[in-house]
Formats: sequence, structure tokens, C-alpha cells
Amino acid sequence: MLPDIEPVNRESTAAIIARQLREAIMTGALPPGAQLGEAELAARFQVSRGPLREAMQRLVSEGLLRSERHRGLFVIDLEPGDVYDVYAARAAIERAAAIRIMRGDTERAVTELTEALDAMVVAAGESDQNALPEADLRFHEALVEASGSRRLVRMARTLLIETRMCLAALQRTDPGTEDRVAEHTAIIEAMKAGDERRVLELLDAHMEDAITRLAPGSSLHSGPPPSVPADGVDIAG
Amino acid sequence: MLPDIEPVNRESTAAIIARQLREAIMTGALPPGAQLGEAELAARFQVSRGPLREAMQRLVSEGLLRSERHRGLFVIDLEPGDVYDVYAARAAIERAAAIRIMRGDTERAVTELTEALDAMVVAAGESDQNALPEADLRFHEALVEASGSRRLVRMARTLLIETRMCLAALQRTDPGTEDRVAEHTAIIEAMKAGDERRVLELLDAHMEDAITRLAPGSSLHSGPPPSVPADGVDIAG
DNA sequence: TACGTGAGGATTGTTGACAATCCTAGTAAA
DNA sequence: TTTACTAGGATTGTCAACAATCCTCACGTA
Repeated sequence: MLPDIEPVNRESTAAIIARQLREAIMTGALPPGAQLGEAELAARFQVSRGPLREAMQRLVSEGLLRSERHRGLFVIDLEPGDVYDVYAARAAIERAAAIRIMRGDTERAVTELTEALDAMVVAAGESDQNALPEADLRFHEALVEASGSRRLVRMARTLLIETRMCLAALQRTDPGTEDRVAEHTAIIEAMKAGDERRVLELLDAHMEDAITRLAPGSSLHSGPPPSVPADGVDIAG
Repeated sequence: MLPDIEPVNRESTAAIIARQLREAIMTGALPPGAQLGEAELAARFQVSRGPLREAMQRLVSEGLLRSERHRGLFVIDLEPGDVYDVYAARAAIERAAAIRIMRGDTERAVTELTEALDAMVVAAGESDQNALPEADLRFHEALVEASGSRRLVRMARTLLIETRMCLAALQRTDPGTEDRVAEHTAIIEAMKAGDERRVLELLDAHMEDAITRLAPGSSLHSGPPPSVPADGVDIAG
């Protein structure tokens, strides 16, 4: 009946623009280090620079943009330690989400995670090389959302964007398609069994696998990689 | 010699204002639910509404402010589940920080944490009722900072502000002064001993203690409290 | 060649004004 | 008494113009 009326409680212009900017960073349309020219972007969004600047300030506080006074706003560029940092933070957040799932509405979470897993299997069969990693991350997103924690969701959103930035910068060759599906499946199974300890073990191993695949030198278990105080290095290459 | 020149690389106006707004929320000068009138605040900061709005958008993306279109920006008000949510998220972040400390520069962390602990002992002797809880939170802040993770630090900063909001709303009677000092001491000792497992156990118990003290019904171990879908309830009482 | 200097243009930072929406009384009718 | 309606004022959303800073590049000098 009600054709979901739109202007009711419409979100702020800054929120809409911020979402699109995140999308652009995520997809690589705005690559690391890129400057966000205000005039050009404002024209593209068909707003004045005011609302655009408000939106950009949101991304600054999320750590996706870096601000240089009188110079402009830039997409952060990932330095060597950032891959480890992102994955370690994700491991913490997703662990907390898993704990809340096991101590909360586990059944509902299993349903939603199974859906995400199915989507992953479908994506594995598609020709689009990007479909599987994307479905993979959506599974992790679903995991955190199923926790029901507003704060975990907020933090995970940013971390997942940064994960996509890492993947793009490192040009993941993407081995082990089967592995990841299997690991996700095992996690869901352990949830069904109500075995919290095993869920956490599997999740930890899964995150460890992920960072090992991505940055062969790093490991969540052996600690952060030695800080390389080189100047102006990024992870591309 | 160089009297730390200031205008070099001065941070943006939005960043400065945002920090002061966080401070005001933290101290309760801007209590939960309060509206942030743009005209009044802009006059107080002696800037126009533009930079002020940019600063406020930062706090929106941090979850400290909530935006209602054409109505204004308000400090979030804490609902019953939020106390649990904040402490569960903090437990996750601080656990990750502890792990990184144990697998990184443990010695340096112990030094800094010992300083924070000493400050706590001093604060315990002061007449200011607020000194001890403040020193307590600074210890936890130091813990996360010692992890060296930019992302953990960013997330913890917001969570610690929300913790202060919870404390203020619940008017903590603040029992167990000795307990908390002892628990922090034990954590540092375990760090010195290089016993990661014990550090994590102690930290978990410490966070569990904290939430039990604050919201007797809640527990990090038994899961989130049942959601009370009442309308417009906050935790003050 | 290397380096300092100084227009000129382009970009960011800030402001005040205007448009759109919301809140509040006050009035009138059922 | 309650409800509906309507100015009027106050607040937020948006914009275009101005000020301040930065970048570029040509020019001149050692």
C-alpha cells in the first residue's frame, strides 16, 4: 500500500554524500593518496561545498581521509603496518561479535550467516573476479551485524572498507577459494552446536589465515611486523 | 630552544572544536539528550556556523551525536543496553591491545602503565571524588595507546567517552577503590612475567567486575541483558 | 646548473545572507 | 475541554562571495 514514502525522516545530505564517498574509496574509484578536490566533487554531487565538506569531515573522523590544512583532504595511504593493524582490529571486533552471538540469539545469527554463506558459494561460480572476495566480506559484515551491537557494527564498517583497500592495493591473487567457504561453514556449524570456544578458535584461525594469505610475512599470532620507519612507503607492489 | 612553534601544521578548526565538544560531552557539560544549538555554540567558539557544523559532523560519525534533520543535533542518550554494549566493546578493544602489547614492546608498555597506576594511587588519596574514576580510565587509555595501534586508539577514545557518560548517568557510588588498583597491579605484574594468557584472564575479569559494579544486572559472561523495547527510556536513575 | 624570488592562478577556509522547515502560542470551532 | 488551524519567530540547510593560503612557473642571479 504505502509506497515507502521517501522524504519522511530522510537522512541528512552529509550522510548521503559520506556514504557515496565511502563507496568510492572502497571500490578504488578514490585510490589511496588521492586528493578530494572540493569544487569537482561538489559539482558531481550537485551541491555546494558546504554539505560536501561536512560529509568529508565524517570520513576524517573515521580515519579514511587525512586532512592537511590549506592543502586538502586525501584518501589515507596504507603503510606496511596497516595491513596487520586492520586485521588485528577486525579479529578483535569479530571475536566480540561472535561472543555476543553465542550468548544472545544464536539461531537468528545462524540463519543470516547461512544466507551470506550461500551467496558466497554463488559468487564463487561467477566470472567476476571480485565477486567472491566481496561476498566473503559480506559474510563478516553479517557476522558483526548479527551481534546486534551498534558500536561493533560502526567500527567494523570502517575496518571492512580498509580491508577492501588492502585487498586492492595488494592485488590479492586470491587463492584458496574452497578454504574460505569451508572455514565459514565450520564456524556456522560450531555455532549450531553451541560450542562458543570452538567458534572463537575457528574465527581466530580464519583471521590468521586471511592475513597470512595477504601479507605472507605477517601473523596475528607472532605479533606486529617490525616497524619500518621508512619514509613515504606504501604497501602497493 | 625552539618554543614549540604553534601555527606550523596547526590542526584544522573543525578538529579543535570537535575536541572541545567531546570534552563537554565527557564532563557532562553537554548531558545526554541535550540539543546543540548552532548559533549559541558558534558564538561561544567565536566562529561562524560553517566550521562548527563540520566539527559536529565528526561527532555524529563517532556516534556521540545523533542528527535529526531540520531539528538539530543532540547528544545521544544512553538506553539500558548501551552500558553493556560499551563495556563489551571496550573489553574487545582492550583485549586486542593487551595482545599486541604482549607480542610487541612489552617493557615500554609496562613503564607507561606503571606511571598510570601511580597516578591512580595518588588520585585515590585526593578529595576530588572524580579523580579516581578519571585516573582509572586514563589507565585503560594508556593500555590501548601502548598497543601502538592507531585504530584501536581511535575506537577506544570514543568508547571511553561513552564510559564517562555511563558513569555520570548512573552516579557511580564508586565502591572498591582498593580493588581496582589491585586488579591493575596484577595485570602489570602478569605483563612483566610475560604471561599473556594470564593478562587476558585478568583483564577480562577486570572488565566483568566493572560492568557488574556499574549495572548489577548485567554481565559480560552471561550475555547481553534482555532487550527492553520500551520507548524513550534512558539509564538515568 | 642550481637556487632564490615573485607574480599569477587555483584551492581551501570562513563568513553572512537567504531558503526551508520546525516549534510555539494564540484563536476559533466542535 | 479538546481539537484544528494559523501566523510569527526561531532554527537548520544551503549557497555564493570573500579572504587566506598554497602551488606553479617563469625569471633572474650566483
